[in-house]
Amino acid sequence: MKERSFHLELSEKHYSPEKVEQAVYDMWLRADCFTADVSSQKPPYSIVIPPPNVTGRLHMGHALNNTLQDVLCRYKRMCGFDVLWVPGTDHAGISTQSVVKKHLDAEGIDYRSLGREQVIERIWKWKEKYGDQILLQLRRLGASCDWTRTRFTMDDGLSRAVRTLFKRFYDEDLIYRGKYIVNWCPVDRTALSDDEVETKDGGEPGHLWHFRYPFSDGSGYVEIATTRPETMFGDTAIAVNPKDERFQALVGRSVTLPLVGREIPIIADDYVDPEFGTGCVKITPAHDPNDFQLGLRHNLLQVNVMNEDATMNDEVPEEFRGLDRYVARKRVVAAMEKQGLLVQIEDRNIPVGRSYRSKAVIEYRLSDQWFVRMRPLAERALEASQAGKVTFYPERWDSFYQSWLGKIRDWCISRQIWWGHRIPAWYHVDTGEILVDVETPERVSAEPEKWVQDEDVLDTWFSSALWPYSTLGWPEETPELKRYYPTSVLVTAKDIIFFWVARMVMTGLYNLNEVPFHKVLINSIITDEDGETMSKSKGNGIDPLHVIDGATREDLEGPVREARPTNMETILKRVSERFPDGFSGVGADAMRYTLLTSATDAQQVGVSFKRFDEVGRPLTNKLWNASKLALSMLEDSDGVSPAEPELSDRWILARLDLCTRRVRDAFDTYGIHHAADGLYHFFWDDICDWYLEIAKLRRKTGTEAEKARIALTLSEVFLGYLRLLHPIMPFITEELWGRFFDCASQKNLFSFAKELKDHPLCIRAPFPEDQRRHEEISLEEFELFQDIVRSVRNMRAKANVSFKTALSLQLLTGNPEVEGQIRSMKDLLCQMLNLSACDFVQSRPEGNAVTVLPKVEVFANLFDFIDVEAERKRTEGSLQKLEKQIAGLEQKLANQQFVSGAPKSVVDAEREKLQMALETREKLRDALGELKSLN
RNA sequence: GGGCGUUUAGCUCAGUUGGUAGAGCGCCAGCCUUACAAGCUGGAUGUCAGAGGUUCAAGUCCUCUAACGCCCACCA
Repeated sequence: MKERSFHLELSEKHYSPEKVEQAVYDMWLRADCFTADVSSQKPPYSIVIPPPNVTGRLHMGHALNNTLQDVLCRYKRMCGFDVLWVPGTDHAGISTQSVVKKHLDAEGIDYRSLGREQVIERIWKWKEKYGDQILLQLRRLGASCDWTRTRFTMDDGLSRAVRTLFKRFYDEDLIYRGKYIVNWCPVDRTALSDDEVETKDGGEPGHLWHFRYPFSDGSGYVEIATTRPETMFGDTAIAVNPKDERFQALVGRSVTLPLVGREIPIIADDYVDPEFGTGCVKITPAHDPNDFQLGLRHNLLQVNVMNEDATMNDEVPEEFRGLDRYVARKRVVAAMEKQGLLVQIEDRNIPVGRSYRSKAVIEYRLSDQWFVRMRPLAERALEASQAGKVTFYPERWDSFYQSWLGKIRDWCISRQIWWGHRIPAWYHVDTGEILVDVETPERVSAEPEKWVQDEDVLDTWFSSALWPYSTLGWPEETPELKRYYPTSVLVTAKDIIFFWVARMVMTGLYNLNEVPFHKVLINSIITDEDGETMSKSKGNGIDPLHVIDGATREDLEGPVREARPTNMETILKRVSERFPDGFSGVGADAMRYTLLTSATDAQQVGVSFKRFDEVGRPLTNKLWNASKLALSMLEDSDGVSPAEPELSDRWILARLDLCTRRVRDAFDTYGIHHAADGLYHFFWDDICDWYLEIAKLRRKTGTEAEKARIALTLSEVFLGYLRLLHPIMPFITEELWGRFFDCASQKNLFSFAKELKDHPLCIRAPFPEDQRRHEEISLEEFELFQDIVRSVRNMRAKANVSFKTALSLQLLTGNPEVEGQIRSMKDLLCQMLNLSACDFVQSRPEGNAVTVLPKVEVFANLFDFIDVEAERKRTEGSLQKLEKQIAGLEQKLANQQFVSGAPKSVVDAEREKLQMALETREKLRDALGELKSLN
């Protein structure tokens, strides 16, 4: 398929991404650029996207994460791989259910009254309508996913995969059901795994209440301390440390639980810390995980005193029933005080667990849950990791991951919600027999009234754990599974290494005997410019679409107003000061470049609108303008056979090869910011500042053959550079590629690269190879030219003589080879520096401004304009610096240990340096002498 | 309590196997030089957090210390 439409006119002075990006992406889709070919002869390369929540909106973390994947995919595609990047979304159980619940609330409908079936139906409708939003947003980034293979964790195939694994686990006793104390979110009314609970460092302000519990025989009291008085109704023992001499006599006696009247024993257990509180602990097995374990050891009663919503249940005395846990807490304290059983209240920070989702303080609750036995699975994962089968980039995450695997605990996988994969277990209503199967068992279908299916659904991460192969068709043995599993690399964030990465490795090994990926690239966390993580509640998030498309001031203020942070007014003021007229969009290319160049190995990276504006935007604009110039030069070339390459041509092509090498190396080792950095400097410093400047001069005065030579070089440089840059900036490079390619074809400027085929760049242009031209030519020769140019510019600036005044230059070098080299650049020097003369001399001429370069002394007739005193000071300064260097070098070379200990090459290099420094010193002394003689 | 990260120019950060420090922004000076003023040219700027060690040689490797940040664990 061929397309020849360009989207931005060459007369445009500035690059306008909005006129290009959308159109280019549509072109890619029409040309079917991103669809993998399972029957291809090319080697496969595959990545599965970390599936965003269906409820999600694109944020900066996604932008970085997906840009990295896109860079790798585009790079590999250009390198000749059959690339499959699987996109998709996660059903995100609790999140999605609560989004839809909110909609229902708004309609005044209680979701419970609708019932399970209807709620699920509503959620599916919502999903069909809004669930693709985030995938559409990914296209704006340029993501080259294979959209024909978009998956959703609750698709039929993926759901079947989930049930299949559940059954396998169950049959092999890796899944079990048990009464257990779990983290319970009273808002979402569901169990949470340990990983879903977050605890603030240092705890939160609370109290430690000291109570007296009277001995049953009326002989006195035991004093206990608790942070949670409302749980005392569930106390079934008092525990002391067996070694604690104070209390040894108490063990075996009993106390009467106040307010309740139950008699409970005093027992001894090592768990109790004699130093803390009073040394006596009330034990509440149904409401504390430690107490639960202790209760099992001592066969204690488990008394649950709360309902699902953390109100007090009927186990408690009547006056407390139905009260919220915090109301109950106050009443309990008051009641204890009234009975004279309250001793004191200590203020103290206490650890408080909160749901990572609802932020509600979690409750510990005793209930029937399903668990995965993690140890055997983790052991295999750990072995694979230690054998180097899974390695992280940066590698520090290896040990982080391994240490977690080492201390893993069983995983509670049941969730008491409706949206998700329903647990494929059926219970017989009379016998309690349990059937687990992939599809509804026949015995259940035969006697439906005798069986009930488990009401719970699986933790969302259970289905995510299968993602790298369920998306490829597992448990069916599809061609895709065979070809693309294991995937090539996983790109994700460090905060889901446990939730997701580890579990994928475990189930992958279990189901397919092979890790799902050998490499895991952990990308940095994006923060705002103050280093704060971006979040809705802080209102400091930057919407990637605002960066791409631009935003009005109101758009920018929106998230802040919504979050209502305490310093809202300050932030709003800052917004209106910085962006009185809003933010003008920089396009996806500029955003991608900014993110990639910022995202180094550091754990976090700060971004801001300003940064996108200052880092990415200028580069796209410069690329646009340089391309315009280059294209006009290609147009100018007139079919004559080109002149032989001169120094500047050989130099820029050598630099292109060096850049190619660096970029390939960076992509291959996931050091993508190095690639971004190298591409920036090659383009700006080498192409724009030197080659194009030279080409402009040559165009003015050069012959037709010389112009043709420049066009040829430019054609190669740009057609190479655009390909190198494409993985990072796909849109603008695609747009320009078409223009350069067409132009080069017309002008027959392809002698260097027969392999270039056509548009679109993203699938038809191979990634450049390093042709090692840097090994064939001496880069130093051109650097000498650059040094001379800079030195003259510098002298001009010092003398405050404008470019318009022509200068006469005299050069002194004792080296005939150097003189020859400079002669060949002479006319270029004259043009570039506006010289009326450029001659060689045999001895230093008096009365000139001078710059001492290592290979040559440059004299310019600027003496009359020079501030002699300032020049003298400057020369003295450099001389001093040089003296210091010489002293250092001499000392080093006098050191016998250095001369014999260091490699010869290093010693020789130091000798050469010293030699050069000594020569330069002489020249500087001469120059200084002349300056001084004037005073 | 355990683990990890960071500390380099005014700011944000590079610095790839040890060989005397770099970029962008900002700042100062001069330029509308026919691709780009969203630009060009030139300039100033550092006890590489501190202390010790290994080495001929340390921003880089080792030990300790400090400040900041993150993660895990939790004594009721």
